[in-house]
Amino acid sequence: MVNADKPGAGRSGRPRAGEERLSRQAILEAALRIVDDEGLEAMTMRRLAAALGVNPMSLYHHLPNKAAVFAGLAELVFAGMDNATAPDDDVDWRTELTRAAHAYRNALRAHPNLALQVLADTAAVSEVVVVTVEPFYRALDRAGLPPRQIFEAVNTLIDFIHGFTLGEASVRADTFELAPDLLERVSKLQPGQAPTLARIVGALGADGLHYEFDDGFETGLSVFVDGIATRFGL
Amino acid sequence: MVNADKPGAGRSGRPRAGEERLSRQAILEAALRIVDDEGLEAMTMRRLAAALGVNPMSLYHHLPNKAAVFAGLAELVFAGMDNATAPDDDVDWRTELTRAAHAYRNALRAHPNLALQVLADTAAVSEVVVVTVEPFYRALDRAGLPPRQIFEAVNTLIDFIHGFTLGEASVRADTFELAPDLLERVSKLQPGQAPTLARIVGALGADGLHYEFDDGFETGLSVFVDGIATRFGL
DNA sequence: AGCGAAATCGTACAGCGTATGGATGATTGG
DNA sequence: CCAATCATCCATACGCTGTACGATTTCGCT
Repeated sequence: MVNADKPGAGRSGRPRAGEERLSRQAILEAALRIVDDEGLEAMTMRRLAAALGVNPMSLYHHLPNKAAVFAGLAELVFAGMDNATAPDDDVDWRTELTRAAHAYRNALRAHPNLALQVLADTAAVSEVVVVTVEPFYRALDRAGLPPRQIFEAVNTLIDFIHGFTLGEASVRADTFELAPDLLERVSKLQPGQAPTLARIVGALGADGLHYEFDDGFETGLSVFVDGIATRFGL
Repeated sequence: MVNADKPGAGRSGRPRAGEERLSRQAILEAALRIVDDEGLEAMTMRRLAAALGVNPMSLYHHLPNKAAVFAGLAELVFAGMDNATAPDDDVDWRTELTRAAHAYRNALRAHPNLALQVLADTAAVSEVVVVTVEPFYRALDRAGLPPRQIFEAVNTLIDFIHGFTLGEASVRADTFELAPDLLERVSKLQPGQAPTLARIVGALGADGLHYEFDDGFETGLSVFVDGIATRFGL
């Protein structure tokens, strides 16, 4: 089998200089596109290779296995975080902490199909993540908290953000009607089973049953910020 | 091929009365055992069938597909929650809320290999989960919070527990040495990249770098409770 | 006795991740 | 300038997965 020399065509062997079709970066970008457009399950090595016009096995020269692809995507997600806001010594720590929390959440939301995977991997992920928490540390340091308490407070806040994002990602909408979901389930219970819940949900039914994730995040965030202030005497 | 009539043997066709080897319940219990003993990835339909001494396809008469198996397992996890503590009108809301939070966390921790899967599914899960949150509602109702705020507070707390459990489950240990993990990563950064973080982690290094998940949970929970109290004037 | 439904099994298919090895051009050392 | 090595890509193939389809056996009912 010899040369059929269309310049970029599917020839075997090492490509000519300047014709490389693959690179870690290019692969990860294609993978991200697939995940965003078609979901996590669509991201197979074969599908990814096809998107790049390449044989599946070629991918393994740039990434050791599929898990590494997802790890790379997790990095992309955190790298896409908006840390552009110049550290500003004039704003108070609450504002700064709130801003950091929003930036973190937004990074995770930018690729909803990926959020779950990223969260599952987070503990195992690279240096990018570490940099990511700097603003949280900065805000609480400027508030005057001692190191150990900063550490604990940041962990707590980030755990909340993770959990919130998890719920948000598995519902997949900005908004969420409680009526069909929660209310219907509650009404299916035997009467004595969850009386408080039933009563509270009933009372909620009187107002709106509408739930907005943005509002929920704001509320949760405020609770934790207030908690940090109270508990650590700020 | 005709009868080789060992009573429970691998004969084809419908089993004789009282010889049924399968049931939704039995399948789920076997699946849970596999997940606990060998991990999530080991739980394949073939492996599950083998554990029950049955042909893989037989499972599909009791459960529509593999996802349904995991959904069933999620129910088992929540059903295993310790709600035995009789509602006690004498303890204050903080105590009751704390107890509920621990019970919830413990249910998730009882099957660590499953935690991640359960968290991912939570939104889609059945009535069992709804009952599960009753103690949270009860505690905050007794604290005198209005419905809407109870709703938001419970969501926030549960999000925190989910996020915390997620981190805990992906580390897989009661304890967690920050030195090799966090410290090493921080030390790999370019000097200017995360100065506060570097300084705080350095200061932490002076004391112990030990992190205990139980303590972390306690702290986070306290922060939340203080936040509720402050924010809603309890 | 006969019949439909229920429970099980056997076979088979498409798709997955990836191990292995071969082709080809780039790069480098003599 | 040539030989050797290396980087990059491709073809084939293996063992595994979830599950569709259809046959087989027995139950429960009429």
